[in-house]
Order: sequence, then C-alpha cells, then structure tokens
Amino acid sequence: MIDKSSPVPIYYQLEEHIKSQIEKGELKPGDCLPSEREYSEKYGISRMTVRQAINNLVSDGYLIRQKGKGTFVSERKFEQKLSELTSFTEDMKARGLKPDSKLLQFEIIPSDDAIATQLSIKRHDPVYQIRRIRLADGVPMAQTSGPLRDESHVAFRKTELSTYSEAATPICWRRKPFTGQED
Amino acid sequence: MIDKSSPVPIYYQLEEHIKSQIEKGELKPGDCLPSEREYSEKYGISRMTVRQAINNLVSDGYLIRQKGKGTFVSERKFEQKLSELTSFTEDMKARGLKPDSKLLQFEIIPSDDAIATQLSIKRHDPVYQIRRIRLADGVPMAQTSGPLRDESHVAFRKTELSTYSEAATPICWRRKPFTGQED
DNA sequence: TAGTGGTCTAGACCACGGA
DNA sequence: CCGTGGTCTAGACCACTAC
Repeated sequence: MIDKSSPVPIYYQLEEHIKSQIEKGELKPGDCLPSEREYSEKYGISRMTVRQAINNLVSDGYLIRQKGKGTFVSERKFEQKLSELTSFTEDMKARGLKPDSKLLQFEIIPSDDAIATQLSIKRHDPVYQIRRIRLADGVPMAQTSGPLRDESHVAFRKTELSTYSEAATPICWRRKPFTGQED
Repeated sequence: MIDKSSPVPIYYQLEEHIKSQIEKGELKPGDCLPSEREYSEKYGISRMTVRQAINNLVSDGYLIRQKGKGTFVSERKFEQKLSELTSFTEDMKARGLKPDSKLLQFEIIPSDDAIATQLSIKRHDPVYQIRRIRLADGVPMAQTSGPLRDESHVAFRKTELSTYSEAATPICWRRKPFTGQED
C-alpha cells in the first residue's frame, strides 16, 4: 500500500490511497477515518507525514477535521463525484461530446445554519462554496448550484447558458483553521 | 514580532506578519523572501513551523515557491489588493453603496505560456485562476476578467451583469506541489 | 560547492470531546 | 479519564538551482 522506496512522496501515496477509498465507497460520507496515530503505526510512518496527506485532502474538500473527535469524509465531495460519473459525463459521452473540459467555481460566503452545523463551525464563519459549469466540447451545458442566498446570486446564476439541468448541491468547506482569536 | 507565549499559534503570527509586509509594500511582488532556515534562526522557531506559515500563504496565493531558488511574493495578489482599495471600493463608497460584499470565482485551467513562465511551471500544468464579481449593495457591478482562452469562457463572461468595467487581470497560482511523477 | 525548498522522523505538550 | 486533532521541536537526507 505504501512503498517507502518509491520516489513518490509517502504523503502523496497515502493521499491517493484515501482518496481512492472514498471514490470506491470503502469510506463513505460521514465516516470517521482511522486516527492519525493509527495510520502512523499501521504504515510505519511519522504522524507528521500522515498529517500532510490529510491536510491536502481537507484542502481539497474530501475530508473534514474535528478537534477532539476525528477526521470525517466530507458529505458532498463524494456525491459530486458520483453525479459526475453517472449523469453528466455519461450523458455527454452518449451524445458524442467531450465532457472532460470542466471548470470549477468557488466563492467565499458566510455559512448559514445548515452549513455551519454540517462543518461544525460558527454561523457566518466564512466557507468556500463550489459550483460547477459543465462543458461539452467546450460549450457550457450545466451549472451546479444550490439554494440561493441573495438576489445577486440569482442574477449571476441565471445565464442563458444553463441549457442542461443537473441535481444541484454546493460543496462547502472551512476556509481557515481556527485560532481561538475569532471572537 | 513573534510571541511564543501567545495563545495564537506561532505559524499564524508569522503568516500575518509576512502578509502585512506584503500589503505594506515592504515585500514587493517578485521579491525573494528570507529562506525558511533564516526565519527559523531569526525567530528561534522550528523550520517546520516556518513552513506551515509559508504553506498557508502559498495556498492563499500570496507566495510562490521555487525549488532550489527560494520563495517569492506573487505578482498578482498585491495588485489586486491595490485596485480593490483605489478603484472599485472608493468608487462605490463615493456612490453611497456598500462595496464590502464581494465574491471570488476560481477555476482550474491548464496554464498558457504566459502563466507557465510566470509561475515557473510547465505549460498546461493546472493552475487556479481567480476572477471576481464586484458587488455594491448586493448587486453585481463588475467582473474582473482577463484574456479569454476559449469561446466557452467568452460565453460565460458575457452576462448582462457586467455594467461596471474594471481593469482586469486574473490571478493564477500552482494547483499542487509537484512530485516528479507528472510525466 | 553552497543554499534552497521538499520530505521525513520520533518524539513532545496542548485543548477539546466524550464516556 | 483517554483518544483525538493542533502545534511544535531539532534534527536528517534529498533534489534542484546557481555559481
């Protein structure tokens, strides 16, 4: 599983390993991962190396850390991967179009109640929110979007380009580690 | 400068210190920062702690790392801060509107020649690109955008919301540390 | 060769959460 | 109380860059 003699960094091997477990469904959204110390012992690597892998997956939205509790698989990333594989990509392929060009959109928003609860942060703490524009042969076909927060967002989202509709769930994740100095 | 007895993490103190140096202009875009070992000695802290601070600033687009060379202030982040203070924000205030609501847009794109050169990466290596929607009292007023890369982007950018024009430069930064396994 | 960032170790202490 | 993640140390070796 982990090859210490490989030129590929250990943290990156572990990162890909965990990512693949999530994508295969061996780790499901909401699941608690083994602790950092368990990974450390299991693979005979330093805890700091484990942390580097997990940090990257947290940045990428795959995992959520909770102090004193554990590290959990994010609720949203997996669902998005799924819909990518089942609905849009397959559909575009079926139409003979190239679905591999896609782009991500992010914004930083204050969290609402639902998001704050899900991520175990305070309400209004800033979070990243993702939406996606789906491309087929370079032409935008769909826009992944969620509940609207204010009119400006509505206006922005309503472009004539959204000719393809898709089940819509924004992904949110914490913007910064907290220092205890926020309040 | 660094208070070890503070409950604020050392890496975060250093992070804010460097960030403020950039914003004050004491560190200018393109400038080379002191090496990690220099920071380590100067403040009597571990190099890993220095790295944690710098890592965060790299993620946020303030700094760029170059193996074997050094860490440099990003070319774009500072300019954006400037334009934010001088043009849009002042203008909106002058009109009696609230410019504090803004949102960021990101996408992941293959780098073109210009970006690849600027960031010292290979052409087509993925980079983040930012654009911004400027809000005044919650109504989109401007869209920060750069040279267009393909028609789909053109289509997406041409919304009827871009009623306010602004000097436009996308910010780009590296997506991942490189492992040597890319090719 | 010397300096840089990249990776990694084997510990340590802390604050937090739950039983 | 114990286990968790958060922070931090004082080293180490590597690959890369520049001279």
